[in-house]
Parts: sequence; structure tokens; C-alpha cells
Amino acid sequence: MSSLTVPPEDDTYRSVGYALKRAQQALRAHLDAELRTIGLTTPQYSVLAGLERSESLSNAELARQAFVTPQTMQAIVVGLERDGLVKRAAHPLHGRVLTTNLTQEGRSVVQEAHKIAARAETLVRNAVAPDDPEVIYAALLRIADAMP
Amino acid sequence: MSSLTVPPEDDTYRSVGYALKRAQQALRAHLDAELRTIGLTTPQYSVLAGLERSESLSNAELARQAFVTPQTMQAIVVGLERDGLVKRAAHPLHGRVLTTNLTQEGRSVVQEAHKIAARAETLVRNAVAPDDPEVIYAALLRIADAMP
DNA sequence: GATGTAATGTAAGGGCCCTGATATGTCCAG
DNA sequence: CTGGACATATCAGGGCCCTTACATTACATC
Repeated sequence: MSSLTVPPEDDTYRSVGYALKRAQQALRAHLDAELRTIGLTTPQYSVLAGLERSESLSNAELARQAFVTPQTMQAIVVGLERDGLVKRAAHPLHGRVLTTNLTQEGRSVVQEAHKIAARAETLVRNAVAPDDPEVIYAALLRIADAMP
Repeated sequence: MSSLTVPPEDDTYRSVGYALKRAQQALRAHLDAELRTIGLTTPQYSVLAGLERSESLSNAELARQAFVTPQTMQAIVVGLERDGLVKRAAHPLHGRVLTTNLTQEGRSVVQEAHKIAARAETLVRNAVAPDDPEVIYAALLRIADAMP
């Protein structure tokens, strides 16, 4: 009864968007669980890794690197500072800017996290096989760039 | 100075996991923005679409369908009920269970949302080209299933 | 029928991510 | 030098997602 409306497109479950959500959710959950053993979350690891590549980044720069808003990055950095993994100090030349740097402990923790992340990436690449991971990688970035 | 540690593996940006995050984040942001014009969020649309396929689902069933915890689904359903898009009632046979159903307005809103979601899926499939969307779809689901 | 197990619904608290708004600082054009 | 554009940091509030925890109900097994 009451099937006056269009029959539901049951292809929802077949959409690439759906698979994308599933895959990302699973990877994120796995990484969160693994990183938790060393007291990190996935976004926190992402920030620490970014700081390892280039030190003394401002909150705004960190936000752009991670494709999130400055407010979001603010909360993450505050947490990292509370945990003693990063330290912020006023920019020597620019009054308003706070530069963020890894502490000794942050430097140590991120090394452990690298191993965990590398294992996760291996899992992903094995799952992708027999497809070429580079092909999947490129297709995913095209999706990201295609969204208006 | 202080490059006593291992040089950072700058391949972080080349990982499939990174691309996965970028793509999903971009799609989610796009969908959220589009669905916002009709007063929905992406998870809300997901729930409404699920209810359209099969009515009278319990909160626990909805949660399993969406791969989230019952508590998370609880919050979403409460919001949908507040907005008058679904209605919950005690299960006739099972005292504890609350069954959720679409209201007339919910049924109407989900039809609009379907069009928005279909346009987004088209964007994704066009971005994936020249790769076969089905190949990408299958690879993504393999990733989801591979995470322990 | 009593008891243990499983499933369900909720509450509380934390983290991430967003929009909207505010305050402060730099810098350039006039 | 002054006004305005622009960048930065931060607050407030909302939504989604999690873990931990608890109370209630259904059911099986004894």
C-alpha cells in the first residue's frame, strides 16, 4: 500500500559514493583503534606528521594543509598542546601569529605513529590488489578535485 | 640541525589512505552543501533513504544498516523526528522496540534528496573516468572489508 | 517459573568538523 | 598617515561519531 511514489532506486548501495564512505569509515576506524594504543587520534597524527615535514607552522597553515577550517585545527592543536606533544609560541616577526612546533615527546610519538600508519597503508594496498594502487590513488584525487 | 631521526617519509601525501580521505571529505562537503538547501544533512538523507526501502525499522536496525553505533543513530533519528520527517511508535509485538517510519513530509523531502544525490554520483563517476566506476567501486569495498 | 544471555534504547562525555561572529594584527592605497 | 582589505586567532553553537555505562525487555534453558 501507499506505493504511489516512485519505487526507490535501490542502486544507492551500488554507488561509488557509498563505497567511498564505507572504505574511508573502515580505514579511519582501524587507524583510530591502532593509534589509540599510543594515545593519538588520526587527525592528531596527521598534524604531527605535517609538523615533522615543516616546523613552525601557524594554525592557519596547518588548517590549509589538512583541508579543514582554522577553528577545527584550533581544537586539535589545543589538544596536542594539552598532551605536551606540541608547543606554541608567538611568531617573532608577526604579532598575531602563533607558531606550532613539535616537542621532544611529540617527535618521539610521531615515529611510533609512522609505523602504524605504514602498516595500515599496506593493508589498503593489499586490499586494492590486483588493481594498481597508483590508479586508485589518482582516481580518488580526481574525485576530490571534481567536487565544486 | 637535529636531523638525527629518520628523514620523514614524505610519501604520506602519496598514500591511498590520504587520497581516500580527500575524496570522501570533498564528496561529503559537496553533498552537505547541496542537501542543506532542502534542510537535510548527509547522514539524515542516508537514514531517510533506508526507511524508504524498508519501513518500520528499529533504531538498532537503522544503526546496523549505516554501520554506526545505536547511540549515533539515536541522535540522528531524534533530529529527524524533531523536524517532522519521521515518526516513531512502539512496536506492536515487541514492547521495548521503537519502530521508525517516514512521515508524509519525509517521503516528499527524500524525493528531492534523491535528485541531489544522483547528481553528486554523476559528478563522481565523471571524475573517475576514464577508469571504470565499477572497478573503483569494487576496489573501495575490498578496502572496507579488509580492515580488521 | 527462575535465571542467565542477548538485544534494545538511552545517557554522559569526548573528539572532530562545520558555520557564524568577533577581535586583533598586517599591509597597501590613497 | 589613515582607512580599508585581508589574514589570523578564538568563541559560541550545532551535528556526527565514538566509547563506556546502565536499565529494560525478550527469550532460552534449566
